[in-house]
Amino acid sequence: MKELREITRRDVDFASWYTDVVKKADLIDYSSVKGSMIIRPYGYAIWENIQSVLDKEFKRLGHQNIQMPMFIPESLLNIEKDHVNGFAPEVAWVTQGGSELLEERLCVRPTSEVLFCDHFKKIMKSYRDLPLLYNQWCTIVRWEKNTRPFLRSREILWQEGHTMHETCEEAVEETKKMLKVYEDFQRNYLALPVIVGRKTEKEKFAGADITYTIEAMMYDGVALQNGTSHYFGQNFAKAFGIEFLNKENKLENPYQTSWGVSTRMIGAIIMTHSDDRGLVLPPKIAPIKVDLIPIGNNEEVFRKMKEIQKILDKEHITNQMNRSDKTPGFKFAESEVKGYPIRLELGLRDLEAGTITLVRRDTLEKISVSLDNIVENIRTILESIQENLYNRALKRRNSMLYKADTYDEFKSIAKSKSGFIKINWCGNTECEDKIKEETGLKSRCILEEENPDGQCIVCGNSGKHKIYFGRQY
RNA sequence: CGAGAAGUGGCUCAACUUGGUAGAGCACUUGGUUUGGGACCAAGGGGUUGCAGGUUCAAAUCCUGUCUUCUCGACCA
Repeated sequence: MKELREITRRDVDFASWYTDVVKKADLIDYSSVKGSMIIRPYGYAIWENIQSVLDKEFKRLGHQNIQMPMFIPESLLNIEKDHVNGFAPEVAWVTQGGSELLEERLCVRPTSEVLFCDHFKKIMKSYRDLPLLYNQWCTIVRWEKNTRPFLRSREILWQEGHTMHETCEEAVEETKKMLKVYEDFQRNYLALPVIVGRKTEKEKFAGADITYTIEAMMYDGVALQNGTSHYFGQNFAKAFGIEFLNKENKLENPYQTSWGVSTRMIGAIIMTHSDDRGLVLPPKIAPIKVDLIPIGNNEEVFRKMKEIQKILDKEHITNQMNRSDKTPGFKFAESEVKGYPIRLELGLRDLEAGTITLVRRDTLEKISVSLDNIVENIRTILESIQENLYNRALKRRNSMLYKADTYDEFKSIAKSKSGFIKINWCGNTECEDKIKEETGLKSRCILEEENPDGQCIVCGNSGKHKIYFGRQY
């Protein structure tokens, strides 16, 4: 039935459109616990693709995977003051195990800095042990009030890197290096035109000296923080008493970093590329790149389709064949909802002409291509889709980047448009707070590559930074 | 956590106002006919109405609480 597949139009109600796409593409199912979703096989396959690319890159850069416990004793969480203050409001607690009431309650990790610190303290002796480069794939729990599939859940599936270094310079370099890994990945694989910068004092991670962020802009102009990389200096190391013997045989605190991305990126992909017909996936992370649809109940057609499938398999182009007795129209719609980058339709008509009908998901363009150089055609078009998705998103995002020279101008843009607004800012939290209070916009990121060219638009004092403000998910 | 909306087979909804223990379409199963944009015929299977309590001879329906989802705000990756 038509209505079953129907998706709320994106321009009518963006929020409903998003949940419709997520559900109809069969990426998730809700569970019986608020904010705790079931990631269905198709959704998980996207995550696995993301994971495998990043995991290889982490390892190439010398990181090792590790698995830390899920529980943190309260006393351990309390050691670094800023950290615990930042996370306390959203921590989930365990007070009882079986029939045993716990003497000390345990929190379910909201992030694992303190667990790593506790461990680092035990294993670190000398400068020869450094750097320690670890990464963990796991879930964490943060008790959010408002939840939405992928964008904000209480149980978060993610990756967190934790490293310790001999020098400040080396740790800062690591922080920036991993940020770059995220940036490149999001641009090149997820086709997201992201903005990279530094968080303000107010917005940085609890316990960090510097937080770098990847900010993506969704179709509706709202920001999604899509990855962070933190430099901790010696904050945790000092609080936890982590020391190593340096080359001069003196005890010293190491310098620390952490960095993470989550399944939120899947939400970003949807909110950036998908349309009224359903999911649109960048080919590079699409679990199935080619959907094969034989038309008509014809042995000759099936035979040819199987031949094509064999060729694709041999070339490692992931594909599936839909041989059910659904009508072709149904299969086309299904293929579009699922966001398979390319679908191939083969019927008697094509067979006689020695061609195959190729439809690309991003433009829904139908092309008749020769059966002879099918692999080459597919490869070219997959690349073209990947590129088109990025360019399309870039163009749209750029059309929603604004610049305000005065606070009045800022307020007027904030009221009438959605997107990011760039301003000169003095660096004081008071001005940031004022903007937040009066317009609802929060600082996105300080642009380190750009210099201010005027006074702070709020207080009129000399501008210290160029910074973006925007609404966020 | 504050304001609003909604929860009835897998999905979309009806029955609720005026209590009398559930009905349709789609989906699913089997058989057949079909197949170039969301097929058709026939025969089937599946729910005690989110959950808990209350009122009543009787509750999907009335009352209370609670949970979940969605929207908007405050909080946050």
